[in-house]
Order: sequence, then C-alpha cells, then structure tokens
Amino acid sequence: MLAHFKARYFRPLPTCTQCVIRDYSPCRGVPTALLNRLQRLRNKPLTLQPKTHLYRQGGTHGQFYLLYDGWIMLYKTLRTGKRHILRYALPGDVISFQSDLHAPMTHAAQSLTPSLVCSFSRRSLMEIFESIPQFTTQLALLFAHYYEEQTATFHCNAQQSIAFFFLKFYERLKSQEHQAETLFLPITQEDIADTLGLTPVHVNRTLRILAKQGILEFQHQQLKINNLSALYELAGRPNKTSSSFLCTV
Amino acid sequence: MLAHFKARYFRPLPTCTQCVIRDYSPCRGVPTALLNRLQRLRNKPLTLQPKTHLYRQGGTHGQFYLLYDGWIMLYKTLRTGKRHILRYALPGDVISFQSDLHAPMTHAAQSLTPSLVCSFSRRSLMEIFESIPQFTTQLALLFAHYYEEQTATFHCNAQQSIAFFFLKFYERLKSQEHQAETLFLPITQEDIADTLGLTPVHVNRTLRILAKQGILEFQHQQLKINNLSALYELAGRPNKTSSSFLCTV
DNA sequence: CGGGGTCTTGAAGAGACTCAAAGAAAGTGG
DNA sequence: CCACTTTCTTTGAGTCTCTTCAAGACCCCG
Repeated sequence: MLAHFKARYFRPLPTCTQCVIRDYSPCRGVPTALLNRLQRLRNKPLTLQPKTHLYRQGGTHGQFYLLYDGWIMLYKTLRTGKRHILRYALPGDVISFQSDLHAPMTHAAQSLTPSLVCSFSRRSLMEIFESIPQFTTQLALLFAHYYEEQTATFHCNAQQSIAFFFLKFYERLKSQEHQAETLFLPITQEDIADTLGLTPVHVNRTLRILAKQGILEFQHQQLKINNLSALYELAGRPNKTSSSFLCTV
Repeated sequence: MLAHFKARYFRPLPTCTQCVIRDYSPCRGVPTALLNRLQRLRNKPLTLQPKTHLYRQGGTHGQFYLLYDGWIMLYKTLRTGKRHILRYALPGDVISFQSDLHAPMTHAAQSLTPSLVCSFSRRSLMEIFESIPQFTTQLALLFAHYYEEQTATFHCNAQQSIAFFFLKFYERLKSQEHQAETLFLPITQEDIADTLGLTPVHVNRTLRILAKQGILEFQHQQLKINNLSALYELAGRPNKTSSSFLCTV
C-alpha cells in the first residue's frame, strides 16, 4: 500500500494548484519561484504507516512539517489522561507549528492513514520566514482561521457541534471527491467525542438522532449526508457555495 | 480623564520594551529600525471613550489596529443573539486581524476603558507583511498562541474555566502592577459568562464557591487572589515563574 | 472460532441552564 | 444631596443536557 506513496517520493512539493486541500495550506498564493526555493530547503520526505506517531507530546525535535499525502491527527493528552484532538491535517496542511518554537511539543501528531510528509529544519523555517513573506502571511492567516474555527462551536449542544464537525470535512473534501455520495473519514465515534469534548456514548446517541432525522449517516468510516441544507442550518452556517474562505493577500 | 491619553498622542509606537503587555504584541522582537518604519506607516491615532465601538460586526473598513493604551474587548454576536467575547486586548495587542482580510468583520471591537489605538490602512499592512518579516512571524506565533489558549479550557468545569480565566489576567498584568494586592479588571460577571460560555447565574454561584474556598475574590471590578498555588492547581497549569511564553525567533 | 476494538442501549446522577425575584451598587437628574 | 433609574449581583426551585457506569451486540482480523 505504501508503494503508492513511495511513487510520489521524488515529486516536488505540492503547489497551490497541485495540492488537493489547498485552502488550508500556507503555500496558498506563494509564487512558483518561491515555492521552488521552499522545495530546496526541505529534508528527505518521510512515509508513515497508519497509526504512527510523527512526534509525541513533550518531545523536542525542532522540525517543521508539510503534509503531502494522508491524514494526520494532532492531539494533546490532558493531565486527567483524557485525549483532546486539536485538528485533522489533510494534504497541504502545516504540522508542528506552535506558539513557542523552542519549547517541547505541546501536542502529538499521529497518522490515521498511510502518509507522506516533508520536514524542514528549524534553520530552514527561519530562512523561509525571512525570505518568503507570502508564506509567513498565509501562516498567520491560517492560524487566525484555526482560532476562529475553534470558537465556532461556542455555546452549541451536541447536535450542533457534530453537524459543524462533519460540515467542515464536507467542505474540505467535496472539491476532491466529485460525485460525493459518501465521504471517507478514517475516524471513530470516540475520535469525534475527543474532538468535541463529549463522551463517546453521547456522540453515539446524537448520531442516531441525526440519522433518524434524515440528516446524515456515519457508519464504517463512511459519511453520507442526506440533507445538506438541514445540516447547514443545524451548524448555523450560511449555505453559500463560495469555495474559499482564506483570502489571498 | 482623556487628557492623560492625549498627552501620549504624539509619542512613538510602543516598542517591545515600552509596551506594558509585550508578550502579546506582534512588535515583540522587531528591531528598532523596523519599528520606526512601522511607525511611519501608521495613521493618526484614535482616542476612544469607554464603551465605544472601534468597529462593528459585519462592517467593512480595511483598517488594522495596534492598541496603545486601554482595554478593548473583541466579541461576536451569534445568530441566537448571544454574545461571545473572544478576547480582551491590552496595550500592545493587535486588533481586527482575521483570516479573511477582505470579508466583513466577523466580530466587533468595543472599548472597556478610555483607549488609544493606532490604525493602519490595508495597503500599509501589506507593506508591513512584505518588508518586516519579524512582524509577520510574530503575528503567526501570536495567533498560534490564541489558538492554543482557546483549546486550554477543553473539557473543564466552571470552576476550572474561571480559574484559568483569572490566571491569564494575573499573568498578563502582574509585571505591571507590582505590589499586586488586587488587580483592576473592567469587566462584569456577565462578561465572564459570555467569555466562557456559561450563564451569569452560574458564574456568580461559582465565584461564591471560589471565595468560600479562600482562592479568590472578585468584587467591584477588583480581583484579589488569596491562594495563588491553589488557583494554578485548579486551572491545571504548572506554577512556574517563567515570564514569557511566546518565543523570540 | 475467539478476541479486541467499536458501536449500541439502559438507568441513574451531576453540572449547568432557565425562570423568577429581590437586594446591592452605580449612575442620573433635579 | 437625595430620589430615581439602571445595571449588576445574589439566591431559590425546577429542568435538561450530558456524563457515568454497566452490559451486551457487532464486526473485523488473526
């Protein structure tokens, strides 16, 4: 299965147009000439088996990653032992950037599928920051977006949170899988619970309600949306079809 | 009262050392020569009376602000009519930066005290992004910090959330008010509720419990911390005295 | 065929919410 | 300076969402 990924081993970095989920990539809007410079700074790409840690919480490694292919989950283990899933990285996403670059990692990164990542040394990252302002600007916009998104399920109940959760994946993946009858999400109900701060039991009950209401079904890692406008309504988002949300400067 | 602020009218922009709450400022780590360039790009500073809107949700103005003096609250009105307070800007903070610079403002900004802000046009902001990479890098780190902070009260109960809420102010203000018997916070219990997603009634009950436990008292906009280590414990943070959390690149 | 991970369902309990009302503090105008 | 209004705080009683604990069903994989 990894052969598929190894075939891409020597390909260039994903550019704005190559990268499937490009709305979330700091490479968005960076001119090709500068992307080529970015490419020269990268280390040897890494292939990851599913359920493999790219790095662990508390570790110090000073690497910076761009996800080329696959799904990678970023999560944090709380002092109570509970797991908080921060976000799911898809191709084009940036991984391991945190507010204190010199501190130990505040979270861990684990692959959900076979994955391919490019790493950069800290020195390379500094050089990128200095010499590719478009990249840095997009990174700031990207984290502003993560911040805004994190506040979106404020004061929502379980149904609304779960609706919002699935809708995000729908919007990130719909451009890719064209006749999107069903979407593949390599996650479990427990993952959903740990992302939204609910219990697996309550996620399960809520999913059953959503299915009975004819809004969506999520079984065997397949998401099937049966009533998109009801889903938008529940998530409290305008059902507009504009594709991008991060601005190009 | 505004005379005090008008006296500062023609002073230079706050630099890293001048600015009281410098950990949160994107000016942190920016060389003086570049700060001077920043200063030449700013528009005429604005003074704000308390409870005045700097901008409103849905407005389009294309300005970018640095807070020079005072308290400014950033909040968002949800479709249910409820208010969600995103954060409290203190001197040095950046205001109005959002993930889509061309879209209408996703939130509003309102002063809590008399305030002084410097504004920049969008064109100036673009020039800053291009020419002062240290500023852009700090901005990215800053929003990474906001993002991390937003996830900090994940799966916490009201006591823990409120403990964390006050602790943040304590850490931001302690360097300023030296013999910090009490800290001045120009907010109400309802503001706390709208920040944490609780009801004012429940915030009140929780504050009473915290007071009875001898941890803290918050009355007449005065915060008095009676047991700091218990507060750290409750908030789930290590009680280390290291002063800064944003790294200098 | 057996076992671990995942999903499903029930019953009881805790934390936070709603509604309601009164008391305290702060601001306003005569 | 006092009466009045407004805002903020406090307290009680009942309700609801979500959690906890527990047990069984399903399903994939070795």
